Amino acid sequence: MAVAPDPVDVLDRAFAIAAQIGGAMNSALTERGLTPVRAGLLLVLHEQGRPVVQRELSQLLQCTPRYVTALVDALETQGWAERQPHPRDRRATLVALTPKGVETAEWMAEGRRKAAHRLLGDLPEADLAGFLVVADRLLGSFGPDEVRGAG
Amino acid sequence: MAVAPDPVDVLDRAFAIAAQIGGAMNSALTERGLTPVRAGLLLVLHEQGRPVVQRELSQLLQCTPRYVTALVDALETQGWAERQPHPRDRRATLVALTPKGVETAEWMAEGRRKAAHRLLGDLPEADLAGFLVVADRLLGSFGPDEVRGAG
DNA sequence: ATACATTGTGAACTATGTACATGATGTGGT
DNA sequence: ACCACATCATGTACATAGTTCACAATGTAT
Repeated sequence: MAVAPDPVDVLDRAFAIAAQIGGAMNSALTERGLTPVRAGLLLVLHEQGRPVVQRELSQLLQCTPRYVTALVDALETQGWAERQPHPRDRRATLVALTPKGVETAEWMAEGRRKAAHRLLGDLPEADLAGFLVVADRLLGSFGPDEVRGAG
Repeated sequence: MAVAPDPVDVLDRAFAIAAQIGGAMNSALTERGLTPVRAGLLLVLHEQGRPVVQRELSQLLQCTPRYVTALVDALETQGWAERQPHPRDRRATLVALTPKGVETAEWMAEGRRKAAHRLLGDLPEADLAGFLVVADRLLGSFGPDEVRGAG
């Protein structure tokens, strides 16, 4: 009796799930006084594990250098990150996480890990591996470095 | 030799794919002079297949009635939609697609269909059906009516 | 020393979306 | 018919996300 599923429906559901997860993450972030983009900046800084120059952040976040200035202003005002002078280039500014910023970034990474396991943890490994192969082919990438999650 | 795949990686890829598709759609829309939200309004009007009152649009688009006014202003100025007086309620305003709007909405629907088939067309039907079951359980919905795609 | 490139930021702008107030209209009770 | 109240669209004002352009300060190569 099963009618053939429409790929359009499948894609719609995929987007709906992404939107729902994004919304849940968004709520959790808002409770901590973070917006999604600022949270992204925190995560990037945490991934790098070192102070990063604003110019480089603009490339990592795929936004304009000007907007990085605004983001860092906000993060600095609220105590998640701080500016440091670059030791050898007086034009550049290094951005580093504060202890509070590190703690929040780790809380986010943990939340992401939990969500992934809750959603996908019961799937057979073969299916996950297969998805990764197809996904990377679709993305035209050959490693996790080119992939930046969940805008 | 295959190492166990990390569900976090899988979730990251899923978001990355969603972002990539969204970006591609966005570029295509920008070329036609549309923003994503305005395109969404066009699609909703096309799905309904009839003139719709602005109040109802605000519910369909999950935004405030005031913003619908602004969106319809934009769509009307650029010739995709037009306002019509409601035949029985002189407070209300009906919004209808122009021929240009219908054509663009069909172009978008066709693009979505093509993308879905390109991405998912070679998967076995059983996998697609299985995904739909899980997806609907995750979304807490029991039909396509509650699902609105890819904003 | 001169020419050019790069970094971060001020100023101004667009797009998205909100809250509040208001005028015009519909609706239900008496 | 009249009054109270709800509803529809919109003007005004505002907040956030993110952009372009201009510019001063600094680095770099000739």
